[in-house]
Amino acid sequence: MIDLSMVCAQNSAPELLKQSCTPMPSPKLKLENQICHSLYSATNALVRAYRPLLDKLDLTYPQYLVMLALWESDDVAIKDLVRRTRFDAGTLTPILKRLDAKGLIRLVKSEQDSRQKSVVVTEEGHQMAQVAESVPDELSCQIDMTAEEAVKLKLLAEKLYSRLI
Amino acid sequence: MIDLSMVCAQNSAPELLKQSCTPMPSPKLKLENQICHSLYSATNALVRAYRPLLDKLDLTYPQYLVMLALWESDDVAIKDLVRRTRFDAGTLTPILKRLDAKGLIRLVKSEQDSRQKSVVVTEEGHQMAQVAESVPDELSCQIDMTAEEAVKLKLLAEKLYSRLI
DNA sequence: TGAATTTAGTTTGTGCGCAAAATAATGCAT
DNA sequence: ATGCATTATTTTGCGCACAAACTAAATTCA
Repeated sequence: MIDLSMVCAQNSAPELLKQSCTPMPSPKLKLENQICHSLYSATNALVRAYRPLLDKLDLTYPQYLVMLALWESDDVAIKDLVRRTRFDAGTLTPILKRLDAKGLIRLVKSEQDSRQKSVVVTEEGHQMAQVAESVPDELSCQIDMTAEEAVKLKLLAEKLYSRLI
Repeated sequence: MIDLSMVCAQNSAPELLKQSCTPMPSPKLKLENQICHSLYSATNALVRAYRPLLDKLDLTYPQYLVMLALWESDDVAIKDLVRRTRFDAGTLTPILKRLDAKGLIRLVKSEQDSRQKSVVVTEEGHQMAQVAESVPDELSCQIDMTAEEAVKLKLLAEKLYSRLI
């Protein structure tokens, strides 16, 4: 169990001379030592990078994630999508409403359990999958990481997520 | 230059039998192969995990990041904070307004360049740093990763960020 | 059966995140 | 000096993200 939120790494000592007027904060509170800041800004940058690619689908990144989940299997309850997309239910509701408004999905009341709604992809929604095929490749053109690095990053992010749920 | 947005890893073949009614999407579009989904949900979970810890400071996570930057050095122009926090200027403005309203900072008009404002931490704002000291440790208690894993994750996130700016 | 509990989903309110447009002061080049 | 581009910051509008409160249907169980 180590201090994940900060990684002192290598740069505490040489910094001591650079600071002038402000009282030196503990290295724990230094921004550049925060893993979370790196993750936070990388994730935001990633969503920003997706934007121009998703413009041709007229989808936001969260909407795209929901469509990815639905292209894998649709006609599922919202709680199932909550589980698979890892979105909050209160976040998902308005996203689904917008996808419905775009004509990509339909929200059908369940017969068996009338609390539930089933999310069904429309014909138009299914056709969008073909156009979406090119998105992953286009994105990866911007980022040249080795396959090992990419796998490692995903693995570590998953590990972090599993510790936080 | 590999396909970062997906990592097929190991799970494409055994999946073929599980899918039943829905047309099988290309592995590129499978949600579980998306690095970005892992990063996205991990980052959101991280911010969520910070929330109870930051409650005692009455700060949100973005506000906390700004205070971290300011504890390192204040009396700086907003553009400097934009650079260091990696926030959009349009995002930073209302955050600074709220920190000002809480009495943690003051926004002083610059003498030399009257377009600029200098962000100054108040006495109250400086005192908060002591309370904040415990936050990084409290968070890392929830996540047991080895030091190597933590360093690796930060490094890869930084690499990704640098490719996307 | 009826009351209490649980589950599925929506609503509300606050705070980002950011593109695009606006405002305003500075600097630069005639 | 006077345009004219540049820079610093704010505003606007839309879409999440999520806690908390709410509605309504199903389930449990006394």
